[in-house]
Amino acid sequence: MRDALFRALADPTRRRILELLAERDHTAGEIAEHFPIAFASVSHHLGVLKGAGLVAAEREGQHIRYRLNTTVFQDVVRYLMVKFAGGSDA
Amino acid sequence: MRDALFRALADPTRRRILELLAERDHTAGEIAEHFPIAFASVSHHLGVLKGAGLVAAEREGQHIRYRLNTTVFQDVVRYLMVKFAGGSDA
DNA sequence: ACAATATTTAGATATCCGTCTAATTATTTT
DNA sequence: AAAATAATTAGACGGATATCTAAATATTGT
Repeated sequence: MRDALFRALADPTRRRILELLAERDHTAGEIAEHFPIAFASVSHHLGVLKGAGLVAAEREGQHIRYRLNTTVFQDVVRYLMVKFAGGSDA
Repeated sequence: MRDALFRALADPTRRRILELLAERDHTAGEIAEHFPIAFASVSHHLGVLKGAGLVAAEREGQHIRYRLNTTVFQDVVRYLMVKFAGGSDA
């Protein structure tokens, strides 16, 4: 569970996707346009991110809209802070 | 740089090593005793963690002592907070 | 119902990565 | 100096993973 999370964060393309989604929601196609790789490859990355719980997808007519799941980020931050920064905050 | 960082965090054995070092400093041998894998494999993991700046090593006679570099964790936390949790704290 | 558009899934391939054993380097002890 | 201990480095191997093209699925428009 935490494993899928950190593995998902390990790829730079996926982190870039997350940064895009942090600005605003995007459809799969919109996201793919930002990268020089094949559409199918981006779709794969989106699947990984979804599997890790970092993003959520919702069909919207012909498109599929992706949005960030900020809750999971808070979990990661909490884990890092508590375990390694020696803090109990956040 | 950030890439090496997240890649280093992606492996569960390495995260466990970091948790050990969060408790207290350890020598390479002490760390290795906690894992069922070969000594050389642990050494490899320590190299990855060091390459990512997450730990620092210092020779101490026959042993090599590893310690956590908490500064880098703060950087990770800050990145995650600022980019994805929408906060400017920490 | 058919064609067009959006996205995912399947299958293949090349590279990366974690692990192993064996060999090497560094330090201490006798 | 040689033997013992601690740790890393080298090289090999298998499994995971990022990418591709092609095919499949879902929705909309004509």
